[in-house]
Amino acid sequence: MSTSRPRNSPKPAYHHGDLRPSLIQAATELLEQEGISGLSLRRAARRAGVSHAAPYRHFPNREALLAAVAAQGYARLGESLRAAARRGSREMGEAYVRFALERPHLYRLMFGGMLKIADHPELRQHALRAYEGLTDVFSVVGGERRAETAAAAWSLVHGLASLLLAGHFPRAASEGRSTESFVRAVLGSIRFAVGRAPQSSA
Amino acid sequence: MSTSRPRNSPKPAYHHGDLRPSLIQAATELLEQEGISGLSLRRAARRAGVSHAAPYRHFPNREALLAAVAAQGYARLGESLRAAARRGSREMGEAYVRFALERPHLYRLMFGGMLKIADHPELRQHALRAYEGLTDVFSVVGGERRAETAAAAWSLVHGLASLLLAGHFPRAASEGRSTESFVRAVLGSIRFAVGRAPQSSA
DNA sequence: AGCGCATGTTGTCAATGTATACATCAGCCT
DNA sequence: AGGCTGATGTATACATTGACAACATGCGCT
Repeated sequence: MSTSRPRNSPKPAYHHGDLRPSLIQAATELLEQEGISGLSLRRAARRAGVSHAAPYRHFPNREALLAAVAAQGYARLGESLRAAARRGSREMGEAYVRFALERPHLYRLMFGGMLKIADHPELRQHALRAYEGLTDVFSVVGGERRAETAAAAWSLVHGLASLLLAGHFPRAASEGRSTESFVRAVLGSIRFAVGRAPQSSA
Repeated sequence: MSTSRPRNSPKPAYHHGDLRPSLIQAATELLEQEGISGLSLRRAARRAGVSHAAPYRHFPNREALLAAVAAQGYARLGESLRAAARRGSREMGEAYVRFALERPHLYRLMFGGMLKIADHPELRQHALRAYEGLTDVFSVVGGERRAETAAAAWSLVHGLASLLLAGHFPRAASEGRSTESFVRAVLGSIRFAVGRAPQSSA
């Protein structure tokens, strides 16, 4: 699959013919199977059936390939969120965390800070669109506080997913409790200040 | 400084004499100056004034050196949090984010998911101790909800710091607004459910 | 004094990112 | 038709790196 050529020609053609997407696909598979450190340009090239220098015709460097994979990840995340949004904001938060836990390596690539989104316009594009899925839910909160509330919501779900992935909540799924119920409990311990906020602390 | 020997002997001794901490120090400096990708075992060794294979006497592999640097980072974070805790929980949240923004590379190493804390006992130790600084503030919340509330608080500040570092809030510091005030606004848009929570959504 | 082990060094290897020069091929222009 | 040109892929080369093995050094104990 990953080494297929567009028209399954009997002899391997000199030109692959569909290399860029094939490389992204190969890189995505490598990422899922071996993690970020196992994702090298040369391995992706091998898997796509081309020489190790071929990728440079489509990506200026390794980072650009990673960015392409991450961009695709943001697209998928956005879809998941929009699908869950119909079932309520709480559901969306859980869907966000689930997405991360189901694709740990991809999520790490997207949010591990390895890629600065400012350096990759296409990344910014897809990330923004995914973020919109989150902000839309807070459209009920009129006025200037909407942006901050959405930012807090994103921070909360991203932080929770990230800390869970890194293993910072080792007791999250122990003692007969599922990770899922832990996530629900954590997200449920928060209230967003939709109106004007009193100056209370804690 | 980083290449100094314990007693500044006139001739470079065959044995460094204090290599392990020197390597951690060298690695920390490299990390701050060049980022994670610029932090190699060999460069750290060069900076410490030893041969490229010397570090293997003190660290089984590169990851172990990174873990040692990260562990020191957790220790420093814990101190910052405990110092800020005296001024209130809100102050502590801001101190957390400030710590991350002031040491972007170190923070990325600590929380970027590169190190699985389960693989490095010393890391777990220091991370837990830093986390305690956060949970202590929520000791006012009696009962079973305390753990979830603390987890939510950590998720929130970590998520915010992480997203800011990655550049996901490009407007955070634009239009004459400082990043600091953005952080305050985001953290202020949250209320923790200290008592029993009504089943309200959003 | 001499011995052993922790600590450093030198040498080596395979994998990797990247650069340069060359090969191949499709499509266009005349 | 025929040849040119640019896009795409290949071959080769090089520096850096993590890792390992064999050897050197010298501190501290007996």
